[in-house]
Amino acid sequence: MAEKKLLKRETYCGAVREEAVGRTVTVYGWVNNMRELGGLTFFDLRDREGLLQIVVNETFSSPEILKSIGKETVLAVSGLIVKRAKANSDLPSGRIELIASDIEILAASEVPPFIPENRANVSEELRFKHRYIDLRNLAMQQNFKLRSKVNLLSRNFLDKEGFLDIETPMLTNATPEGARDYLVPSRIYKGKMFALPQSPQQFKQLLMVAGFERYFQITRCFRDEDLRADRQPEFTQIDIEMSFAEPNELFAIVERLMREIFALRSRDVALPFRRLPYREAMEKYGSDKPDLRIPYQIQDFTAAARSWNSDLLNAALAEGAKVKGLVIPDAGGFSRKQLDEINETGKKLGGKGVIWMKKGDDGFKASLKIAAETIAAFYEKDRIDPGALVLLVADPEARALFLAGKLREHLGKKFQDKDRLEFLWVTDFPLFFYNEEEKRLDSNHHPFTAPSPEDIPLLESQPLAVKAIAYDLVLNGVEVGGGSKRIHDIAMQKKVFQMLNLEDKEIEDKFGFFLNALKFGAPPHLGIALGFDRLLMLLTGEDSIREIIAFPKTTSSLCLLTGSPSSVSQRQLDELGITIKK
RNA sequence: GGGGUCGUAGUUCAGUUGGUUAGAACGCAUGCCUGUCACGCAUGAGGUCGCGAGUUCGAGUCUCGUCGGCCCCGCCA
Repeated sequence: MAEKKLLKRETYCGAVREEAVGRTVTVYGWVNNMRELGGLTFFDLRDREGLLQIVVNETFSSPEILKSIGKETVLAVSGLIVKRAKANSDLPSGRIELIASDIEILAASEVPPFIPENRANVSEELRFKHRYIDLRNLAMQQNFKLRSKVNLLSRNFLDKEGFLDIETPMLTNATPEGARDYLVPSRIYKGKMFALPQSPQQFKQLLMVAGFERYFQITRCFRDEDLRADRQPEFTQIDIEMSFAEPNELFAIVERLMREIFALRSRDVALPFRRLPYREAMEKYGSDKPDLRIPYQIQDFTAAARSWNSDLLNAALAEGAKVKGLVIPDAGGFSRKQLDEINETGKKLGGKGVIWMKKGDDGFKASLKIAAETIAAFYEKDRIDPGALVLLVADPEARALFLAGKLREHLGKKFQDKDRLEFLWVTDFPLFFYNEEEKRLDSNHHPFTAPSPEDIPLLESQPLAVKAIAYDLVLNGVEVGGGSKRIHDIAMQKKVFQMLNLEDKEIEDKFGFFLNALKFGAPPHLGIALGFDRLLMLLTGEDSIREIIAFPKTTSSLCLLTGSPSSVSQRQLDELGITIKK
């Protein structure tokens, strides 16, 4: 093919404004939409900065070229910028247009399966298969421009705060605790495996032992677990660790970082963030990541329920159930169908059922046999607005709080204003929880988390009562970060490993190097990991993390674009000494 | 691992109780059209009803299985 001399690009389509009127410019871009009116043709040329209307009229020398131009054709166009007779207010460049004098086709395009403009009306499946087209959408381009800016801003911010960006290995060891690992077989040592990091946890602690004092990394982490709207098997964290500091200092740094990040979208972030101990979060919201935009909390109606004379409730109470409730403003008018649906939701989550109370046209009533006067008296005494709906669950405390919390979120969706930012530190997590399946203690955060000093005496006697110096950062009901003060004392670290029922040999094998490091002057240190993708999701107002990841996986961990994961050749398997079980 | 929901033209969808030739809109092709910006008008092409089995005289429709998208529970230190 004969190489034609390229027209030289001078500006972005989306950047041309009225100042350019009278000048001849050259732009490159994709054909967004064509409108042919016989002897006169309009099309919008699109590049990453936006659209510019191109006019091809009778002055254009070779109109036959239009025959080969369609949606998504890549063009170089040069011509005179003129003011439009009638402006298009929908377009930032709508007051001007380009009268084409020269058009060069840089790349043809088959008829695309969808057009970028239309992403909202196309299935996610199709968008994934042709992600390169989907990403041409200007809103997507905005998302990734913002992602780039947040990345850079975070680096600059942390640099100014004295943090050093240090890379850590991607090929490391599998860990006995935590999520499933992605394994990478070693060719040289057949049968042995690397694992991709679930987080750089141990390395960043070693960097503290190494004396760097302040470390950060914006890095990929891998966890082989099932997906959600806000979870991908590989995701990016802003990983931070610092020595000789207390949580308050770290909180202040993270809070200022958040303020700067959200300022990129002109959103004010009020400092400092609220703090809520874990126990209180569970009691009031039934969640360790409550969405504070929802204007009601969980209330305890156990005492009140004793006087309601309900056989069903009395039986539950006799077995030690707690009655937890939600008072939902202005929901008294919910239909029977809606209430049934709420009940179904509760049952699907493992509850016995959801009891409701409300004031109908013919007085107070409930889904249980409770006298109208009794309900009226309850509304009166607890100063519940008669227009409010009361929902109740009667279950063992932990389950009741869980159910009430889920119902609170379920019914609170309409309050989830994306323009409101409710940041929250959840603190004082328990150090351990009891793993029913394994019949042993598990770390709540991870095994390197330091216990609260005042609870250390309880380690042996009441391990489940021991609080950790651990904290989560929550924004609008999404966990956007989590961290802790770390154990830097070898005796304590050994103790915690033992309490987790790890065998001495396993401790030595998996964590020997780490315990060794603690022998040689490990400074007190703490850190946090911020979910970069989730932050971007909230910052852009998207409902899924997939909208801010260029090449995401589906909910079943497939990449529809590349078809990964995929089979490998027998030769590759042989080299690794791997046999696939059928 | 479990629950829910969806899968029909390139795309988004409709398709009655199982019944003759599976429709619409957009897109696409061709023609007309000099101020459109969701251009308009006319004509036309375009279907493995996700895949496989079963029930039936007959399946887009019913049953079972399977694959895939999305949401949720478990899981995610």
